[in-house]
Amino acid sequence: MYVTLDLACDSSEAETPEITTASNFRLAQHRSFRLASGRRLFLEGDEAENIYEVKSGLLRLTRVLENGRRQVISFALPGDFVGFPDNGTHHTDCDVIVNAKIVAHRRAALENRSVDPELHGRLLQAALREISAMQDHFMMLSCKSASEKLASFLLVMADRLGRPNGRHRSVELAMRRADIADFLGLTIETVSRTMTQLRKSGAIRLETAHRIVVLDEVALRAAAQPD
Amino acid sequence: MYVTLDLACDSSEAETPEITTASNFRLAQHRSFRLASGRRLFLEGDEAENIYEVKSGLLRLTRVLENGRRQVISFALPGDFVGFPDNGTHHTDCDVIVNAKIVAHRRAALENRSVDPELHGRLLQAALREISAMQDHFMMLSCKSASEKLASFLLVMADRLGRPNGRHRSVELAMRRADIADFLGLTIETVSRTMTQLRKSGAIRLETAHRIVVLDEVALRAAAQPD
DNA sequence: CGTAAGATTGAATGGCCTCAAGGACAGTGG
DNA sequence: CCACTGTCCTTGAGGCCATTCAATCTTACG
Repeated sequence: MYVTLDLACDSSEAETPEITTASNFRLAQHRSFRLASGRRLFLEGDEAENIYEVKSGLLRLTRVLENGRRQVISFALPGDFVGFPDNGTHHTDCDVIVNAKIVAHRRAALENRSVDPELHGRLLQAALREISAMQDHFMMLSCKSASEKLASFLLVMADRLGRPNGRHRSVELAMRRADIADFLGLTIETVSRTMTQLRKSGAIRLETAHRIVVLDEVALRAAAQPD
Repeated sequence: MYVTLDLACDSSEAETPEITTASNFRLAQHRSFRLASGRRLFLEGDEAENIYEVKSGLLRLTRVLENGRRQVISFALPGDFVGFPDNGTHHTDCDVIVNAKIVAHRRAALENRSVDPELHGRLLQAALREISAMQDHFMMLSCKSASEKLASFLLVMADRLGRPNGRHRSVELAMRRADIADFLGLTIETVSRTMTQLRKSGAIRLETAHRIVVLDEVALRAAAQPD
């Protein structure tokens, strides 16, 4: 049914198996590699052989409905884990948006503590954090208006990967408008319109379509809150 | 800030500590009790001392936004676990809708495998199933119309707690319309209107406002699918 | 029987979507 | 260097679905 990509093959263009951490002696369950923008890490339905730790870059987790309607479940940033299985299979597609450095951990590390107790603990905490983050996302999806959604999204992204830019902070939103729309449960047109609305209000500035400068964080926070 | 309810005190009206499973000898980390409809199991922000296993009844997990807008994260049925912590605290409110029999497990059983390896594994699988179930819920919330949402909901509930009723299956939806609405990201009015719409189409019948008979499962399935 | 809470139904508004066109930008080849 | 092309983003106009506001009906229970 589904084609499971072979890691060794898939990362052919930039394979750099960096087994660097001195603390890890079990080579077989710790594989680092790079994956270029546009490549796919796994598909919904794939057998979950690994859980992946994002070291750099940006990944996107999506699910599609039969008719093509799509939901972006989450964006994975450095420090995040992706690929938590259920019944041994992946339940989302995972694509690379920005060239990523990824560490593959064997699934057994999650299910069997003895493989690597320290990693097992980290995976467990990551899974619990994931549950909590998804609950936040629920509030976003069904309790907030379009402008509240986008403002909240910009704040979270600015917080997680914003960088100083003059007296302000700017954030590179590498994903497409369509990704943001499907993440927030909106259309690209509404995302675009809301973005200009926030721009015209003076809360943000768009250096490019993807580089956003937060001019007035207070105003942005106000826009993110109900009322 | 938050008032943490004392279990021993809270279940005063029907406390029945049933330590029944022969396989479990560590009394301290296995406490069974009953909790009546309307009672609260824990609140958002409470320190997560326990994880709870639902043996019977119906629980509701909710989160509220500052201004009062509410989201029902999930309904917990027998066999479900509730109260997965993040950073050691609960991130939802948990209320009893139908008198419930509950088993409290110490949080340590989740974080420390050695406490009870068998339970640890079950908790882990439950957490992974939870992540997957929440992803389903995402699709529901942002990809489906009101009638698709309600039809999907009825199918899931009929599947999980439906009982034979003549030639059909009926299901007791003990929760209020407001709960269903906040679960699906709709208003009570829309839930009500959509319910009558499904009734008039012949897909379901309402014995009472809460007891639904699935007359035409094929039609209900069709209504749940996009297109 | 009376009251209150919940559920249903109706009418009108509005926020977001759909459909459609135009603009910005990068890559390509002449 | 500059059309050419494709992809993505923005903007506009109109329509629809779900909401809001409000009234009525039903149910539970003292």
